[in-house]
Amino acid sequence: MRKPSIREVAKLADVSTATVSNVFSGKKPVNDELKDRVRNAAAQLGYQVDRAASQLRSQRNKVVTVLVPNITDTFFATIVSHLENLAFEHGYDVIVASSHDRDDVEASRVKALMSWKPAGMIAIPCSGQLSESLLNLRHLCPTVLIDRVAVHATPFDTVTIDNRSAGEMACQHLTHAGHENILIAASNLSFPPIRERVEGAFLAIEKANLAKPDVIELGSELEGGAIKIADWLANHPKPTAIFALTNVTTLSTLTALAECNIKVGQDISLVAFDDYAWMSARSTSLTAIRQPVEEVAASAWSKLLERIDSDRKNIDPNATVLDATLIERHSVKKIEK
Amino acid sequence: MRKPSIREVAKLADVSTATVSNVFSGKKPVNDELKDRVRNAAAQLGYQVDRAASQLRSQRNKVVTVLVPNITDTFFATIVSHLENLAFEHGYDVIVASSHDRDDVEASRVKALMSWKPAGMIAIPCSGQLSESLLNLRHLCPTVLIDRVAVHATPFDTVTIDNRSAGEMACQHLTHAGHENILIAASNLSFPPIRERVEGAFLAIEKANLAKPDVIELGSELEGGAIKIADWLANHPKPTAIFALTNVTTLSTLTALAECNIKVGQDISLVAFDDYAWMSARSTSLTAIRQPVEEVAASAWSKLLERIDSDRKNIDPNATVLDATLIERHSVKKIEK
DNA sequence: AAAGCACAGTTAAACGTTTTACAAAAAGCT
DNA sequence: AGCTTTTTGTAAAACGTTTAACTGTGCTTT
Repeated sequence: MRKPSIREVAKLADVSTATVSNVFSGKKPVNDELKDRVRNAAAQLGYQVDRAASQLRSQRNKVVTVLVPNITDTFFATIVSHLENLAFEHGYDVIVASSHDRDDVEASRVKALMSWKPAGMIAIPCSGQLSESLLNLRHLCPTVLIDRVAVHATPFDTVTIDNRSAGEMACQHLTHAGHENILIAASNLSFPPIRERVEGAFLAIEKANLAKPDVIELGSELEGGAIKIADWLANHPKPTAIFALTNVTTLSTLTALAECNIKVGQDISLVAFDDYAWMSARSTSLTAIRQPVEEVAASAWSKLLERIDSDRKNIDPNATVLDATLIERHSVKKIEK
Repeated sequence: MRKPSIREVAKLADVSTATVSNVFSGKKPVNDELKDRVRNAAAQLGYQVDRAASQLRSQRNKVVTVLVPNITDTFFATIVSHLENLAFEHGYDVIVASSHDRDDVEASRVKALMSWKPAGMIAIPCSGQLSESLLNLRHLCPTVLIDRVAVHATPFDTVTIDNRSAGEMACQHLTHAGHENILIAASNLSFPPIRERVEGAFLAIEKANLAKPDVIELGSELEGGAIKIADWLANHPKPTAIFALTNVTTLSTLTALAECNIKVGQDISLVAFDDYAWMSARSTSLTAIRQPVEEVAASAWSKLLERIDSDRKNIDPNATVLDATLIERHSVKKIEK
């Protein structure tokens, strides 16, 4: 049982196919009575515009593609979810792909996404320095980059948070509470946001006239990270506080601390990154840096729409930087001198 | 700068467009030398098959749509991630949408997804009884339902876990540890899996010759659930154990317990549902029921592929039921008589 | 009242593929 | 060699839209 085409709707409503098309696209005005006739006919037949045909003819596609490192990470999933809503409100559909933090997969996914000929693309690069395939996009489709971007080095619009300030704020919170021996748990120093958070942290520590803290790189995998930090803890004097730079490193850290039977908020202080439900559903809830995820998504979306709708495509790339906030809870203990 | 079409490739390789098409689709054999000529020409021009045109003509679409209640829930995100990989391996692309647990959104998303004319669809319904729009799919495209399904009442292929056994296993674990006063924290009893888990729990308790336990319904919202359970705890004698039926109810429960300063694993025992990283990244890690997420995705995918490829579309709907496992950790305390 | 002009609708030509029907050449059989 | 069959390629007709170009019709404007 084939789907009805525009022709059958036209015949039933006794108008031309062009009129039916206009009723649905709104490209040209149509008399109200005719409009009704067309709508009724369409409803009666269960007609839906065929995307493929429409796209083929018009060379336009109300689709935006989104590329994230890993949809399994709640941070990215939340962004995707917001983008999905925004897109839907504006009549766009979204196609998502994950690069799984691998350059080769990223390249292949970018290719697959581009085969949809999307109106635009929002991407979170998997590595700090943009891969060839991402750089190419600059010629192919309006693109906005989020999060893992070195803001000044890219030819794209970007939306990031002020990671340096975030890092500084977190560490300042710790130094003000009297902590002098802080461990920084990073995921991957090759990611620009991570590097910036570290820089911010160093800044705060410098301001407090303390020695440069240790930084350990835990990677993006939870289990591996937990092993690394447990290992580190076993071979170094215990710091009084840890600053975890991502939600995954936070989990790795907590796992390791639990194993070593070190109590958060008592034996050791902790500032986490990202703010998730599980961070507060604990006997000692976690003080954390909250990223304005919704604003990031909203800003990326509006930038992209602007690029898509603007005729002056070659306007200079524009960077938006949003502020993170510190949510104070109970995982940071004041140290009396 | 327009993209090159098949015609230009054909001209450059000095063959017909049909041959170019055959080279890329593999539908008909092509002489090796010609194949090379075509490939080279295509590479030289940067040619890529146009999806829209291809789909329009062939009426086939290597696309599978996935509908989940909420991509933000790691459980669903994980399923999506696995499906994405499987699809990609088989040359399919995936389009994801979230229903946000609302029937009206579900209907609109189903419609949007169907407008892609996908080869198949994998859906996690948002409510226990299938909405009209989902039921309609039975006539429109091969569909596999996951998770929130009453297995015997649907005209679709399904993949679920044995929720009854899971519930029984969890509660048996508690009764065997000597617990006699168990509280069951459900999300929404109208969801079939939740109801089945409760039934299973009752069964275990019956076998242990205990009185029927209390069941409270916390809803799908974390904060509201936390208030409800805190309220309940304030007005009832404290149970010795809680069985939380979803990851969200687990979070609500933990939040309430933290507020009331009741220590998990010490003052009260807890069995959680779903197995997430944050459940083990605690000083007293949570004993939990683990759903075989990857197997669920794999099974759903293979069922769908079978439907898509099979000519006998009207074969009876087929239900797969997988087993959950109990991961024993440290949140359940033995009670000495 | 003629000329000009919006306005609303129609006709028919694209858009870039796949595929059917056909042709020519090669191969297999008596 | 003459016949059928198989193989490999081509020409041209779809697929279901959108849209450029066109046709009336009624309304200003002079």
